[in-house]
Amino acid sequence: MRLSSSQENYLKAIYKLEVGDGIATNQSLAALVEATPASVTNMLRKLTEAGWVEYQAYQGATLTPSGRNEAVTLVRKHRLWEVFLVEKLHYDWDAVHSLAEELEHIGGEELINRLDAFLEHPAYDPHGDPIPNAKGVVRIRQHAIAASEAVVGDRFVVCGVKDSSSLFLRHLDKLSICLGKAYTLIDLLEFDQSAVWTEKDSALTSVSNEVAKNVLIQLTDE
Amino acid sequence: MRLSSSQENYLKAIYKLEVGDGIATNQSLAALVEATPASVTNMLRKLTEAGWVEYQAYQGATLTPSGRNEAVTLVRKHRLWEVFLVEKLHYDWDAVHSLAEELEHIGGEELINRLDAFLEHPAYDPHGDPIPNAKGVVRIRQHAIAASEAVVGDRFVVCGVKDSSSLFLRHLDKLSICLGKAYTLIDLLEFDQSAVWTEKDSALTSVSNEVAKNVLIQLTDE
DNA sequence: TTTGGTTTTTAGCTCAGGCTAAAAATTTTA
DNA sequence: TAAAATTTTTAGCCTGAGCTAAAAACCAAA
Repeated sequence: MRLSSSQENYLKAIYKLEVGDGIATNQSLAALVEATPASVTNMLRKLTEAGWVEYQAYQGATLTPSGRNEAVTLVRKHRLWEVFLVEKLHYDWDAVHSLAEELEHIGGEELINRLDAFLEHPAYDPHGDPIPNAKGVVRIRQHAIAASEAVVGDRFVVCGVKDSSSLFLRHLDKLSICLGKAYTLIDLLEFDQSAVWTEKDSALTSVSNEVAKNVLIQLTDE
Repeated sequence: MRLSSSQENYLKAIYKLEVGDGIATNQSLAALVEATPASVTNMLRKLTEAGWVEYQAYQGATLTPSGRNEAVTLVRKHRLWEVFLVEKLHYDWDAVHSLAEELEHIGGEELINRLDAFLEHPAYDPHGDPIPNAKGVVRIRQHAIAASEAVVGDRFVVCGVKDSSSLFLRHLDKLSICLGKAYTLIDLLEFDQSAVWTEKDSALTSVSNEVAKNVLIQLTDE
């Protein structure tokens, strides 16, 4: 049985919650899919009947294996389309989310595997999030920590973001922080916990703690 | 006001009929959008109210300028996605129609213009149909005639098809007829009106009249 | 011009997926 | 543990887009 776009969005939302906090309550789902809790109850009943979701009244929802499979495929589709939009169509990284959200509902395995091959099997999307492979295996990003965890003297490479809202991404653009760039943390200002990063021992970037908390880095050898 | 996928399909169908036979009757529309005439009546009323269509009961439908604009954009989107699927994702030309039908409803001008640029502004889709430009101008295919019009001795290049059903396209594949190939018509068999084509004065292809009627060609200099 | 056939419209129904408002269940707090 | 607050569910309604069956309009031929 084929899922509607709307149903797919619910599966994706449950998946996100499972991966994150753990529990997909009715209300958190409502927020994610932008509907009322009443509508969520309704949809969860249908998805349960169809075998995508395990759900008992007042108990929250979990995905069945096939539901999880479906959700991972959606994440895969979403992230591959984002790569396409940024790499091939030269969209800014803050502008691709909503388009990918539309594209992810198109076609099936065939299309997405061809897209994957065309893009040469990218491992990460433009925000540094890992792209599940064709078998649904999500490669975990190794050793990634928030930039706010770094201490003076650390060398690191920016490898992702926790917040991929347009607002935050455009802010990073203004600081010319982007994925793959290498920095050394040369100072941590006690007053407001802001950090000073150097790039190639020359350009300085001043990073507020609020920003650092949402930037993911990998420490590199001294 | 944004159009739904369904509404877009109606506009495209009316456009097709206008370009072809001329008159978009309720019944012919029903066939094209795969709905009943009753549903068509219903939708035409809505599209008329919204200013996309001119329509009076029992009189058939015509597009308003903005409706036509919308329809041409859809054709553009459809054909550009077909080019993408064939050129970049290496789909066979007989397998792209239904995917393009889904993709054509995604995003707006921005996306399609970027796709157009990425594909380097192709003039024709994989079936040889012309792709309207960003201003909605449809470049007419010059001098194209049906292959069944050719006479013995004519040299020509295959430039399009009238029938782009999977069945027909796969049949052409079997005859290894594809767009851009040059032939000379060396014989016309009176018995069943089938034709014999040579390619580069060596390989022979036998083409039934039924096929020839659906292959578009351009005559070339002797 | 009247009769019959075709096409279109109307009327009323269905289904998916939303919504609100109120009721019920659960959890928290006093 | 009882009251208050929160969350979830139920009930009933709406909209878009389709459907069928029957009525109405139109066209054509006798």
